[in-house]
Amino acid sequence: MAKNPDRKTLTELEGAALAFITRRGPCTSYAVKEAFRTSPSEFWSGSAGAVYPLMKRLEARKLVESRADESDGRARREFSTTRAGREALRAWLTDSTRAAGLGFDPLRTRLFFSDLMPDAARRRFIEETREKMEAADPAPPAADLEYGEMLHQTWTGLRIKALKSFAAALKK
Amino acid sequence: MAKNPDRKTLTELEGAALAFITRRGPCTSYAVKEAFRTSPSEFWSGSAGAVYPLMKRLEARKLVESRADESDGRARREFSTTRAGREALRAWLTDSTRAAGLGFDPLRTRLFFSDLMPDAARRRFIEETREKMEAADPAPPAADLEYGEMLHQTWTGLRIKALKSFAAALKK
DNA sequence: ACCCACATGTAATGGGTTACATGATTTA
DNA sequence: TAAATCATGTAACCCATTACATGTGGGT
Repeated sequence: MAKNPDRKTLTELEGAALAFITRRGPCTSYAVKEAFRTSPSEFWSGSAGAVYPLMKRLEARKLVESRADESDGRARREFSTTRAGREALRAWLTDSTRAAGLGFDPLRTRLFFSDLMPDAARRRFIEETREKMEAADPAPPAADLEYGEMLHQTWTGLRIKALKSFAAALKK
Repeated sequence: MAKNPDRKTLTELEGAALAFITRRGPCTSYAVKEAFRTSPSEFWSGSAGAVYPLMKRLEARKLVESRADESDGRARREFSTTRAGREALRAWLTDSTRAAGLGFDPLRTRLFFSDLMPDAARRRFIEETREKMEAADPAPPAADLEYGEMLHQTWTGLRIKALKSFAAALKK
């Protein structure tokens, strides 16, 4: 049971979970967990200890409702979005103030302090990071990309450009 | 006292604090806290409840050392980086694996789920977010920018471009 | 005199992580 | 039949947030 069912806003994790369920339709906590776990971002760990209590909190706040389904022997519980949940999701999704923030970026943090490295180490760091970024992006620049793929490509590409741009500015 | 003085790696907050002290020279927890609090990123809240215990943890791990300074009546404690601290900082700063990750980005998350908004709402959201991003970046594109300013400009600029690029790709 | 900046800390709370525990079904 | 996947959950731990509590020094 959520200790604070009166909270108005959704956290990023709560919002993303609610959005996932809304898109996917009735599904289990397990499905939500797996979706987070297989996400390309290291910040969506998808641990059971986060997701199962989270779904209970959402239900306590009446943003989702669940029904048990034991038709196939397995103990399943499927969650679906309520009307209040759709309204909460709308508010979360369109929160442009949060969206306009800088976010949390380990690369930016390191570049900010990169003057503490010797020059050679800094160049090596930038080079290594660029290589790993490019290696982590296996998708070819095809025309018929999926929605999520497209977003991922856009973001990764721009991050690589930002890194290069910063490196270039240093040389001036 | 840190319960786990054996941990090898530094969290982002720990690394950033250590980097700050190393750059700035001997300073108080208060100075570290203020530096975080006035940072442009919403994820560095700079709360006392985070920073004071953090400094104790770093000291327990011998990455910083402190000496009391009550010369001016005020109870001050100044921390400085140890040799072990400089080594830990080097390892943290040059961690290209962490740096190459996508980071945590409320804008990316919302765009990923933005197909759940009606088309008009999505356009409005993108427009509002762009406006807020541009408004939050008061610095003129001068030539003699400070180091941190330059990085901030680079990042903000690229995020605005990413948003525009995504919006353009949607229209196709 | 009053307020703001400097300075240190703690208590309650919330919530995410890792690791553990259990069991059914599907696939190789 | 063994392993992977589906499925649910809990316990211990770590740590950040908010809010509170306390006090000094300097400027108006």
